[in-house]
Amino acid sequence: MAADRTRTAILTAAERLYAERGFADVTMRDIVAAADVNLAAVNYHFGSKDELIAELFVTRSIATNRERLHELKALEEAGGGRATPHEIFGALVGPTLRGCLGEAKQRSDAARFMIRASIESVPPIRKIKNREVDHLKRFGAALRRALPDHDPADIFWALHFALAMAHQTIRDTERLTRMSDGLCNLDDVQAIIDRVVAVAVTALMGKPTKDAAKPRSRKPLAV
Amino acid sequence: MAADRTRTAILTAAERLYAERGFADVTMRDIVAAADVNLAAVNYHFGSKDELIAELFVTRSIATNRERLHELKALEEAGGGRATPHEIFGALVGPTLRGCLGEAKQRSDAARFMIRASIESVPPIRKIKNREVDHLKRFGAALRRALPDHDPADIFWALHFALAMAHQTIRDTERLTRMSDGLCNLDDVQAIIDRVVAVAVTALMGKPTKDAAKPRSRKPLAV
DNA sequence: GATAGTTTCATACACATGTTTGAAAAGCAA
DNA sequence: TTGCTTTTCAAACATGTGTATGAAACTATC
Repeated sequence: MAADRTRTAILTAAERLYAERGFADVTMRDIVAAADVNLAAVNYHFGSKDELIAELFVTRSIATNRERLHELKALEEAGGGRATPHEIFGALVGPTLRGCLGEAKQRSDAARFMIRASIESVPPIRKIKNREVDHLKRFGAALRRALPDHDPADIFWALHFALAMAHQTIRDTERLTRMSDGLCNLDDVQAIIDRVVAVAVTALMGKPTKDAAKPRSRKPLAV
Repeated sequence: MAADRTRTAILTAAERLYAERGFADVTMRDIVAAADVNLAAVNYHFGSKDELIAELFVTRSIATNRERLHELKALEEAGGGRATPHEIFGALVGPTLRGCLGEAKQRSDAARFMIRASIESVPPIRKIKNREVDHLKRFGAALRRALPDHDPADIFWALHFALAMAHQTIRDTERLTRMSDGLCNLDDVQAIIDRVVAVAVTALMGKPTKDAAKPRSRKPLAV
């Protein structure tokens, strides 16, 4: 039926616009114009703007999680039930980084939409987001299997930092480029993934060289 | 004159509200109610809402940068013109982390406002932000003095990652707490600063242990 | 091809937001 | 005080937004 075409057109257009311009700057009139459907169609098919956003988010959230877990699982099976930390972090940040920074044919509105969703904390999404925590716990569990002797807190901090680095790299490519006067190459996505993963792994495995890393004094300056 | 009192009341109230609830959720009516002034006062004293935000941001931006540079300078002088990487990263992320996560008496609306400003990219701020890049370059320069043999690109990546970790820790304390079932302690700010700094330094100095960090295969899975 | 259910459409509604207005009040110099 | 400027105030205005309405067009089943 033609109704599905309208529904799909709305979803596609909304996802693209939200990915490009963020939630705050996109109105329903923008969406229906891009989808070439009538204004009332959104409320007819989704009930409200918030429900449209929620549906987009839920769908993509499930897909992203599945993608990451699928990659993790495959790696664990290939490794006899255990993946290396490097692989685990790679499965966590790889899909999103590729989806946001990869070459045009890899890049997806879906990945960029999810980044927007995690940046701009809009009400309908905030309520759903709790699910993500359970998902991350799976990666925490994988790492604990890989590193049974490590302090669990360190593992979670490393996970947290890995996501932070990936996330920020996506959000603010421009600042990094300008800060480094173009020295930091953002075109080679796999290199970025490797770098993020390497830091996360190092944070967990390695210790800083004693002389260079030890501060002369730990007391913060008065300010 | 009493006009200054009104102006100040608006600035104070606006900063606090924006820090607490973000730009999107705070209206001019919220601000004037909190400041206990008339609605028209904002336009009278600042011209427009955007100009109010811009003034807040410019003021705080200068103050934050001065604070960080002051700390960096003091450390460089104490070290005979050169600070250690640990100290440099500490000067970069310390003030903000303390201002956002420290105990109540340390915590400042200013720091939290600045975090909001860097999260929610609202038009009046976007235009001003370029300045921050120059500021970060100073830290890049300090690190290059401290590590003259390092690849500059690595230095900028480390700076980028340090900010990312600090930033994300402030933004999303809740997820980390829940993900780790409370294992990650967010009350000890100095410990957090040390951890972020340690990872940044390690990323720059140390190399991961060969066996644990090397992936079995670098090729990403098909998805 | 008639009919009932579904979908589309133009339009209007209700509401919140930033801004403006013009008069009243306050402050201040002579 | 007088006269002028600065500041405050209540109210209105203009606009953009999500949503609702009721009629028209369409689709499918008999």
